[in-house]
Amino acid sequence: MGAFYQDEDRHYVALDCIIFGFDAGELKLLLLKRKFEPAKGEWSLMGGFLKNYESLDEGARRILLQLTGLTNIYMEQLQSYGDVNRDPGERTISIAFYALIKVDENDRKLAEAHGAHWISINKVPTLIFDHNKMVEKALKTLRNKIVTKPIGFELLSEKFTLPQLQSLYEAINQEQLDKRNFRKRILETGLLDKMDEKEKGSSKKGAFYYMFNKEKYRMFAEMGFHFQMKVKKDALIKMNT
Amino acid sequence: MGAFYQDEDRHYVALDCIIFGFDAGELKLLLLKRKFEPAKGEWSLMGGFLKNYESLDEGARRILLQLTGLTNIYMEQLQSYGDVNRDPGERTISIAFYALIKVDENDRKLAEAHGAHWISINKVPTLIFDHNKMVEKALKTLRNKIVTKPIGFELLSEKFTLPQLQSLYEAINQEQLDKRNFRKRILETGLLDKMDEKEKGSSKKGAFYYMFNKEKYRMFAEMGFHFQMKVKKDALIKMNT
DNA sequence: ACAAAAGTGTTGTGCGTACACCCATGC
DNA sequence: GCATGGGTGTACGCACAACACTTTTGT
Repeated sequence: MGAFYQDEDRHYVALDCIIFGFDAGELKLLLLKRKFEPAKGEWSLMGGFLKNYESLDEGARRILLQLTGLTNIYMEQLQSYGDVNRDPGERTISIAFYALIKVDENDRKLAEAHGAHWISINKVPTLIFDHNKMVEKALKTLRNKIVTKPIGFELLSEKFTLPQLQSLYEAINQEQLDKRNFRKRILETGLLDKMDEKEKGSSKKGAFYYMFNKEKYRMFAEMGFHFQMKVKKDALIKMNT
Repeated sequence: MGAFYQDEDRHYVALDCIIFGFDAGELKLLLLKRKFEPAKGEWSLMGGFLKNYESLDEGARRILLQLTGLTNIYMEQLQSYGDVNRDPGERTISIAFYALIKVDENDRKLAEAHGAHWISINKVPTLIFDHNKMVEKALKTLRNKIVTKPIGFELLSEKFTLPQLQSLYEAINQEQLDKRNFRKRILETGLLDKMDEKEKGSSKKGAFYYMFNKEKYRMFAEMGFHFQMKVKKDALIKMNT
């Protein structure tokens, strides 16, 4: 350890988290009012500064923990943002992460104590700096990722019904899906275990609970098989004439 | 501008570039021997430190220019790496970029003057720090990206033949493709303009040159149509029994 | 004339899509 | 008994994969 690079510039590194949740049939973001200058009081992503003693992931998890009280959250690095003047205060690099949260299990009170609110993805206000750009990118990434990775379950409780799952896919992709085709496709993966129990909140008949079988998924993944839940047909470039 | 964040830590930010090229039917990387401590003399990606006055992209382009003499290179941000001890010298964040280069047009002498070498992707040596991890990730990302974005052309000269293009796809995906199906699929996009001229280096008959029509692609993209050149059939998780 | 690479069409089938009715239950 | 959401099967068409022979030309 030493002074190898002492002639080089050093930079503040912020970690900003785009936190997705799913509630009442809508995809939501956890946003808050910034509590310090500059831009105090404006809407913002949850963020903080990287410390010397922590890795990027550790830092992001620390920040998530502060806001939500949750550990063990699904989280991925999104992108780094480094325009020279992106932060009007001082030159700051931001490394953005996105996280998927089970809103039901979340301690809403803790979030609210931090001045955080769940806001529908369709009603995101103007955020500070380049945070709106980050949200856009995160949403795009989520939409792409959910096709090839079974991460939708991270947004639902451990037990969920197929109508709930379908409603999640519809909220993320902003389009209606055919019930029969959706069920067929998701069930033929063999990754969902049907429970005996029914959820009876939203219908008289009740819908059976299912659970995602992580073990099975890991097995298949190791064998080189991929999850796929394609939902909308891409409009492809084709000269048909 | 001021001292808003003065209690926070500041960090060295490195920019490391994974530079892909395509030559002699092989996908290659531009690698070099590190010229300063720590780890002087070991194989490494091209990198440098972010300056206060430049954005991340600008920094990455500056570094690419130094090594290759090229501007106007296709480049994308890959990922940031920030394990506390990833650099044994000092705590350094690295933001990795990958770039696609037309080797033919490149000034090889300049690259060699910097001690850089084109090395087949199948023969990448042990690199310093976490650079091998970066290469792995970049390769995966390239493989994914080339399916949905017409970026393969960035690795070929402006004029190229269909056998060359097919050979590129084969090199990236490490698998043989059917000539007829490949041609059919790539031509039916309507994005390739056939030239009158033939390339006669690698066969007696000669293969017609084509050019990628960027204008047409941009038009289609704006209209919401997507490029797709799927090449290998995914092994999907399915319970067939 | 022959070797070496370029170029060209057709057929079968598996997968995705479209679509309508019965079921269970609470009120 | 009726309203509400849950659950189920099939038929059609298209897009993808498999496959073999002819053409050109340099030597």
